[in-house]
Amino acid sequence: MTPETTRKRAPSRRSLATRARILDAAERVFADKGFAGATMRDIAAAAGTQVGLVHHHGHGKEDLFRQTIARRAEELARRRLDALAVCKAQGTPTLPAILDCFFGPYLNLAQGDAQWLAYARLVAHVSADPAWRDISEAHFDPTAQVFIAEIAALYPAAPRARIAAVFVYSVSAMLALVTSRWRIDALAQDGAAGTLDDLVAFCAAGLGASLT
Amino acid sequence: MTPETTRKRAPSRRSLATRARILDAAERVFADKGFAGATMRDIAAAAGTQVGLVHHHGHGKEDLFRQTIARRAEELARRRLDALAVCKAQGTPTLPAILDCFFGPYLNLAQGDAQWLAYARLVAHVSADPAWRDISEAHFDPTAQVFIAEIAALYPAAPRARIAAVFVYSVSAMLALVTSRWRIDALAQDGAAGTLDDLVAFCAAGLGASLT
DNA sequence: GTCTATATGTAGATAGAC
DNA sequence: GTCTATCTACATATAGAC
Repeated sequence: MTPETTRKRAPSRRSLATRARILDAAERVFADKGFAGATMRDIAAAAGTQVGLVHHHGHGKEDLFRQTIARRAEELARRRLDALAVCKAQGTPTLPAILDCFFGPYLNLAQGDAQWLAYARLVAHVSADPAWRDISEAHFDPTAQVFIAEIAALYPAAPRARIAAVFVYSVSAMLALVTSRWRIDALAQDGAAGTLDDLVAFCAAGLGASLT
Repeated sequence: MTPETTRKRAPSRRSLATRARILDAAERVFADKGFAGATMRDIAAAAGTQVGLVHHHGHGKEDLFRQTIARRAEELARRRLDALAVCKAQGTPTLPAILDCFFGPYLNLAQGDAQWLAYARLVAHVSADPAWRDISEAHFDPTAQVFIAEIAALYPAAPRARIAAVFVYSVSAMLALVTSRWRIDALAQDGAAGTLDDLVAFCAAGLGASLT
């Protein structure tokens, strides 16, 4: 074990906690205000620390933003791919089952944990902004390609470009369920709406009709 | 005609052109960078004028933003409602026909004119951000309610909240077609995709399956 | 690692000459 | 209405004491 490794693996407990608090705060603030709208001071206040510390741990605003995305991206991708693997172990998965494997981890994590909900909204920001295209390509597109390939296997005659288009429609609906519940509620006027099952039914029918 | 009215109705030709240029520039810059990411200096540069003039005509950054939305909102709403009226004149409209009346004006205007395309992307920003909830309520929700009511008439047994949810999914897919073509292209790898007909087929099938 | 103080740039907004 | 110059506030970022 080299000295460098030792130093990296044994930071004080306090520093770990502070760094995590800063990343949590950044996640929430970036989710709320977007990258440009958020300030390092907002994040410092949300984390209960000083601005200098946010710079120190974040290595600048943009780097901090990328860290918040990267921190959870792998786990989300793994959960999606694990769910798909479980499905496939039971035979050829149906279209709704495939969509459920993609939507389910995202929505269930967002529903169960406030910090994951912030991350889910952050993902929506990145997905909508071509300025973060490289982040989408690095963290989200590989998993999306796996699911697109799975759908393509069910509809061998459908052109790849059309599958990609309707997949993006489906993803945007998934993101809307997390980011636009306020709008759904405003338009619904009464009663709750917007569930994973609703979304899967909507997208499965749409995809099926578009690809056959 | 009062003197005040006369003064308001007879500004110099130059001032009209400048004001329009500023609004056009604001539309493009806000669409590109969002509200927080855009600066008055960006807008002045895009308009080929001075920062002071942007403030003068825009009455502050937020007011300028609201003006860019308000300027075209009425025309977009009118085109949608006119299309729906034409449909209804020919008998009870089908679900795809209703969706086409809502999506068509938005997508066709965006496709035919660079300035309308900027507006379409601006609409996507507002629709995604609860901070602009009041703008959505003032400019977009009334038209949305008309179309939701039209869909509800086709599916009398479906709960209103569910119709609102799937309508928001559909709108988010429509917005994605304008804002996320880069993502569709990246995932498609080859060939073009994403047309109004695709979108209508996708959403009509999804809505139909969710509401019966 | 933590915190204070500060450097440096740039934001929105305004005043006043023309 | 137009344009120059400027005010004030706050942004990111860093330096240095502890």
